[in-house]
Amino acid sequence: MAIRQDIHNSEIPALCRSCEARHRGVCGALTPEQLVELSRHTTKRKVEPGTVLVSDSDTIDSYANVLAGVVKLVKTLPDGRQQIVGLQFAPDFIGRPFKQESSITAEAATAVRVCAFPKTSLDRMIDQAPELGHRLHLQALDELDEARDWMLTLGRKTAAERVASFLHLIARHGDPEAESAGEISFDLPLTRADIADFLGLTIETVSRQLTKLRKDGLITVENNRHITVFDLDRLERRANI
Amino acid sequence: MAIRQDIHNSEIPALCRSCEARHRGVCGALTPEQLVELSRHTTKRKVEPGTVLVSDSDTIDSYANVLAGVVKLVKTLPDGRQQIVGLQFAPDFIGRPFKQESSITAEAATAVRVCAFPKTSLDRMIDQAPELGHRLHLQALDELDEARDWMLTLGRKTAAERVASFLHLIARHGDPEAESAGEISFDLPLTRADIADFLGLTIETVSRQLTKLRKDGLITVENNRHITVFDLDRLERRANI
DNA sequence: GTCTTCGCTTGATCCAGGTCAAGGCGATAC
DNA sequence: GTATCGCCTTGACCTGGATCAAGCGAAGAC
Repeated sequence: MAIRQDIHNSEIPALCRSCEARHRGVCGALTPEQLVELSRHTTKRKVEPGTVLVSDSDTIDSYANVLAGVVKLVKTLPDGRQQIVGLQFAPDFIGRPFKQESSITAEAATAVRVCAFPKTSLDRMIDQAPELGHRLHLQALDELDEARDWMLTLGRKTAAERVASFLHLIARHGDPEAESAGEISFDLPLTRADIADFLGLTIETVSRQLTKLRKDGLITVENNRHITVFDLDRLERRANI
Repeated sequence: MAIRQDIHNSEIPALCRSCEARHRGVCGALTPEQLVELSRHTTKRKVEPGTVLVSDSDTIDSYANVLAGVVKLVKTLPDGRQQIVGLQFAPDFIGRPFKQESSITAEAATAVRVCAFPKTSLDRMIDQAPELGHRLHLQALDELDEARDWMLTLGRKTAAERVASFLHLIARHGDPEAESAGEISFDLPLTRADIADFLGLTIETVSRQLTKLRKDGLITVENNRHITVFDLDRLERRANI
């Protein structure tokens, strides 16, 4: 009991409180007792960009929560062509409940902190805590909406619209460093190659479209990573949102 | 009680048994009592192709199950460009739980029979029947997988691969009329314009690719609608599945 | 019968974005 | 210092699929 109390008051709840603060975390749906139970099997990891968290060839035996950084969900054709089918920001949940395998690879796009736990523990808890299942259901529905939004982008938008849509997405989901009166700054969490794979374009086209936005005075780019958008409304109009 | 029994034994259960038979139906997750309760508010409709079942501009106040036919989920840009982001076959569930509005229009692609019921009734039942919530969760996850598969198609496949992927999809999900030793026949549930909107192409390109498959001896087309695929494996190879 | 409409195909031409190639620039290695 | 590497940009050229245009055939309308 002393030990449980110890765990409860020290490491895990702090970690999980950060999930709870936002909408998509798993931990917020659990009772303190369940948190302690889960904490026994929880590992908090910090990984480098490029680290594969879940491979499409493996069977899935663990779930994770993103605590910081960005994770990309990638699908690959036999000949190597790739498509990023989703970006997971903190505190998103990573995993495919109710299935042993997934055809998706989850890979750290930036430096990432994750909180991982075995599939079996959480699957057991879903039965015990309806609120938890409900939260996962809500995230699945949110992700479905996002995926379908992006299908419209991939199927029908021009390169210029896609790049503007991407910047708009990051401006909304990433951590803004500065924001005032429609002006907003942020760091791109993806390389040009990743952006291309997300937008169904080539790196050259992405680069050219960013240059165009720069020359048209909508954005500035520093060190290839740091973006300032001067007028979000104008960007939205370019994105055709 | 006599009336309830009456309803229970006549119209509704027969209707719902057809849902129950497959995996995605809502009704199979309900107790007989709940079925009767739901049946009070249920309307079974038969609609023409082109009928809008859910409009993206309205607030959603009803759910539906597809009993027969195909429903297309469409997203539209302000300038009229369209993308079909999903196809619903019997006994799929149509609706967006836990949200008042959706940015998607659901429209009958073929003649369709649906079983519609008010959102409020079902939302109440989700709380009472965990099995029902679970089923809806499973369908959401399935649809998410499908949407992400299609994102790969839209972002990275060529026109030839897209058309082959589409035929492969219909061969799997549609009702096959004949099937033996890799040969399979079916009716296309979509017009060329719909196929184009599903694949992110133009009708001309779809037409040309179908002609190419025909000339290459992989398929025959009768009356623009009826397709016979001679060798599903060869089609899969063209689709790069 | 003719006329119109709708869904589809086919051909000719165009262009957005892909491909190929060269070079810039900052970071790390030696 | 210089060399190498990774990431990005820019230019020149090419091509897959879009666009424009014509026509076909089946299904009503009259």
